[in-house]
Amino acid sequence: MRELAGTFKALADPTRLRILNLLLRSPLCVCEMERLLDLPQPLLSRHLAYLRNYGWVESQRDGMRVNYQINEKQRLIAELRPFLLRQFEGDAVGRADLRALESAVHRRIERTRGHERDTHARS
Amino acid sequence: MRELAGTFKALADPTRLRILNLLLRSPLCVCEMERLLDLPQPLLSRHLAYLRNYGWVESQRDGMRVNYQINEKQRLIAELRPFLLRQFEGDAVGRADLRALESAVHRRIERTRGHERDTHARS
DNA sequence: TGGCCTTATTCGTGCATCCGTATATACGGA
DNA sequence: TCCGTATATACGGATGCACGAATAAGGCCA
Repeated sequence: MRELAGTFKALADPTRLRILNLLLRSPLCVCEMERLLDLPQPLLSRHLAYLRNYGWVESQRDGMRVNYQINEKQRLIAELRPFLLRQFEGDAVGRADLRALESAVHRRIERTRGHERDTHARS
Repeated sequence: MRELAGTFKALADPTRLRILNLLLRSPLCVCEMERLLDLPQPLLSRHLAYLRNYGWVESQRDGMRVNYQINEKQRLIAELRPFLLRQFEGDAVGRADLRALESAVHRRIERTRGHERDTHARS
């Protein structure tokens, strides 16, 4: 019971739900979430640490950045995923965050393409 | 998001989860839960008030007692119900509470039968 | 009305959480 | 090594929650 309650506690905060909404679609680093959600960086780092302690997300350093992603190994998360996706789709803030995420991903793809062109030109 | 977070907050406590585990099987009054869960009555009344405020349960007075039941009208509850039942079945405390509930329900049925016999005898 | 059973509420305390602000740490490049 | 970017952590205040203990309130019956 204690473990189950802990899992729900991790979900009992609007900021953490907004973070999870994004991460359920795409891994992200902190500075990307900072721009997408328009929230101060220490706030995000703290909530991400909270989510990591409760097993909801994993982090992996990549140079200066730290990428966060959903912890797919957690049983409870897998079971709740469809429910959460439904709820987020039914929420105005959730939908707005996802629109911001989509355009950011587009920009990232564009940048990557440009980068590849440059790389190929250089090589 | 705020509403969804509130729903999870109502679930973020072991005592409330134990209460819901029982109520998902059978409506109960406070004094029955008191015996089944072996918890002090004011503690239960407070958690039940919390659950009622968040829309998880309804209460109905019946003489001296107050019966509580799951609020079936809540959309989120209906969607989470199968998930919760699964989790409770996988929890040792949850299973023990259900065993206590079963024998209590049996006792209640026995009592009712006896009562009916008495009533018929009297009439 | 008085006593009893059942339920709700209040009070005080300790603890967890949330946040802004400031500071520390980690990393890459000049 | 010094600087800038990215991330994490520490500090302090405000708030909320969980709990035990005590008390209040609601309802039945004699």
